[in-house]
Amino acid sequence: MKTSGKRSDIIKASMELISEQGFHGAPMSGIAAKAGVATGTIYRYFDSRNELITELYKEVEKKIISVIQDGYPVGKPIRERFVHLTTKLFRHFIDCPLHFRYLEQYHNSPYGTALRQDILLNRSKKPNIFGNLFLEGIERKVLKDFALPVLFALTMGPLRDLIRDHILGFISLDEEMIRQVIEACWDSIRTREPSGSTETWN
Amino acid sequence: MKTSGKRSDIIKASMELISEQGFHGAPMSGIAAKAGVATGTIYRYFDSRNELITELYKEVEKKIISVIQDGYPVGKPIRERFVHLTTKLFRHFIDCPLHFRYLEQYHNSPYGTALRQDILLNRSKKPNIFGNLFLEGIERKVLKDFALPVLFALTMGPLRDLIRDHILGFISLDEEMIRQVIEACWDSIRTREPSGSTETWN
Amino acid sequence: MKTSGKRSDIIKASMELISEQGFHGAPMSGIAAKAGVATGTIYRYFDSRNELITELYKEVEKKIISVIQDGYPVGKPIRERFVHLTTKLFRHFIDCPLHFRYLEQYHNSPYGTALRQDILLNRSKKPNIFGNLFLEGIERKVLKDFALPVLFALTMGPLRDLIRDHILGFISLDEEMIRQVIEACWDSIRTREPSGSTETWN
Amino acid sequence: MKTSGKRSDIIKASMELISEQGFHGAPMSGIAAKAGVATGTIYRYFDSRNELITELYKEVEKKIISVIQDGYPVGKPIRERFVHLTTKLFRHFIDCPLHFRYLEQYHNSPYGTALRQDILLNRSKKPNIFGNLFLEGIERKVLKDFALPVLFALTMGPLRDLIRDHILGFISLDEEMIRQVIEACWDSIRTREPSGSTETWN
DNA sequence: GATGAATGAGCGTTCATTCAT
DNA sequence: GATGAATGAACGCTCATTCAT
Repeated sequence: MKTSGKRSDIIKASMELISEQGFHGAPMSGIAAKAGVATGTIYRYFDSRNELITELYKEVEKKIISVIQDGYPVGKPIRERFVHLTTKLFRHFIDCPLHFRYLEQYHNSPYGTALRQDILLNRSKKPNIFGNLFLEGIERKVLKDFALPVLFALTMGPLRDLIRDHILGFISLDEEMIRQVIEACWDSIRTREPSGSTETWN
Repeated sequence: MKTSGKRSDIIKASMELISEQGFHGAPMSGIAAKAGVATGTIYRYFDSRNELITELYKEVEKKIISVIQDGYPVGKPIRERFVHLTTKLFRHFIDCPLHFRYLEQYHNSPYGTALRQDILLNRSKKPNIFGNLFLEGIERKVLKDFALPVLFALTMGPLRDLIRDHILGFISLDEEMIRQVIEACWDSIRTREPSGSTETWN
Repeated sequence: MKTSGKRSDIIKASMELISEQGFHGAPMSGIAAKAGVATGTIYRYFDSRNELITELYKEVEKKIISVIQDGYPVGKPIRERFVHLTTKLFRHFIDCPLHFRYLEQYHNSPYGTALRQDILLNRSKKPNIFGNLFLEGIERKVLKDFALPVLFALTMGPLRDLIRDHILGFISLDEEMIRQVIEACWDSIRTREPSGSTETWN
Repeated sequence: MKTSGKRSDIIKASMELISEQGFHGAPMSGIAAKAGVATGTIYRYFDSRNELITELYKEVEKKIISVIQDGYPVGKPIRERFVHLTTKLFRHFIDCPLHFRYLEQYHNSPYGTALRQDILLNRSKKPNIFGNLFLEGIERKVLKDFALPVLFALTMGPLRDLIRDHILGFISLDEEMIRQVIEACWDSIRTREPSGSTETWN
């Protein structure tokens, strides 16, 4: 393994504890105990609690980006690409519920605030695969001419709620349900096709 | 007034502090200071911090229910009732951003967890105006035959994201945008009408 | 008593512990234990350890100023005033060895550094009874025309060493010894009188 | 070189760090980093932090003794020897401000306490060049018949204060000022000569 | 009822010291 | 010899809760 075993033990323990108990159910001492190390050891790998939390976030985010980029059908119709991205996201979070719950914790915390400030002030210059897709869709008149945050909300909002319900056991997201939900989201953002057209064109 | 003036001072101060600073930016001493009472006084009205937080939640929830019930067009088409509910919700949260932010804090906290456990174990027996509407819609084939959590997600997910973006200043939700978004959500949950039909039938 | 009993208990415990064991022999928990209060209680009276330490310093300094000003023979010869100030200082520190040791601790610590920076940058605008006396003495040619820090050193340096030796038990400073030492210091700073003169003129 | 290169690297790094930042600005890890060795390595050369600090003290002290003994005018008048010793001391500390600051740190710390206990209990049997000079001076009636600590105080007290002021930048100790100060100290400890005598006799 | 001083467990963090490599 | 990762006790500080007034 490239990274130290202890470092990843700490990452793992943090992820589990924070995801399951929230930030304040995950004191450094608890993380250390769960990781099987001494408290002080954490500080060999992370400058502070803050940094540990940020690092965790970065790992989660990086993984997401890599997952949705994997097999991305460049050059194919907007709709196909949309289905790819959303399907991958669904599956990823179903496979890694801790990642999902961690993000939820993170975004609703002082940590997430700084992040949003950056986005708001346009300091964040990350390539945005979803955003680009939406912009292209609008231009080609495949998607409704909505502000980007609206298109995001119509897509990510349902996705998030459903993953949460799935993780909580309210529903069970199987392949068919995922397909239907994605179809429904598509319905909410696509333009009404002129008579006779089919959306598979795009 | 039925409730003591102090009690509502405490409620108000808690709401503001927690909404704006999060749970851990709202110590009992801070709430007391903001409410203009002694810390000990809070414990006359609430058994514990936990209870105060839960009480706050109930107040917020009660207000929401009253808002969406106000003027509810009983007996009118599903679609009209859907538009009523969602529009009211949008406006309510835009008018009361603290309520919205409080809910976000609450749901992502150990407090929210207990609540969800209750729902999961079916201990919660609240009248569910949205749920009933959805069930009726499904029965009449106006809405897609999805599990309720899916219909909730397709509606509430975008709503929540957009309110948040609005409060954060990412977008500005005006009446027209609200209308369009609700229309889009409706597109995602309604059945594809047979040719010639109009959705206003329902 | 005007000040809270607890506050002065904490002051007293801090003074004793810090004087006798140094700053790092006086953790907040130790001070609390010695004062007979809980750790958290200290923070009701002092914002931080830093502030407690600074406050202690101010108390010690204030007492010194009041002691040397008490009975100060304004308008009398330089020498008489010099003897007054130094004698009072000797007696004060002999009576309050904790004050003396506290000052020693304080001046040799990061806390003392800021203080000296202030003095260096002339931010400190305290009335300086010793400094004024020296300036007057130089002007009247009673004292050697030395820079003020030199006159201070020739006076305070021996004084400090002797008090320390006394407290440590190396010597026993009685009235006669104090008188002689002050005389010796005077010898080091006064001008050589012209033949026939006596220093008591000044 | 007799001592290992690493050992002296550690000594040097400790001296710099402790002198400039005080004991608690000089953790073992910081010393190791500055010395370019691993933390564990320090423990090959010194049993503990305590021992390192004591060792440093001994080195500083040894150097001082060697400096003041160098060129000591044995057999010359008391006054000449006194001037030699004090002048050397002034110059030494001006040249090696780190040594001076280290001593200040050391004496005002728990470490210095043990040392003074030793002296008090007469466990220390070091040859004392200053003490011997003073004793001889008293015997020959050149110096006032004061207890040794008093003569020390009258000499070392001003010296210490002035070196500190010089290092802090309050004054600038040039040769002329040093000469004058030493003269002033001499005035404070010498006997009043009988008429017609000159102090150069002694 | 209302107060706010007092409590002390618990937090994030540091660092002298040890020891397997 | 030398390394530096690991340890865990101890630190300064916070805050939900209690209770004498």
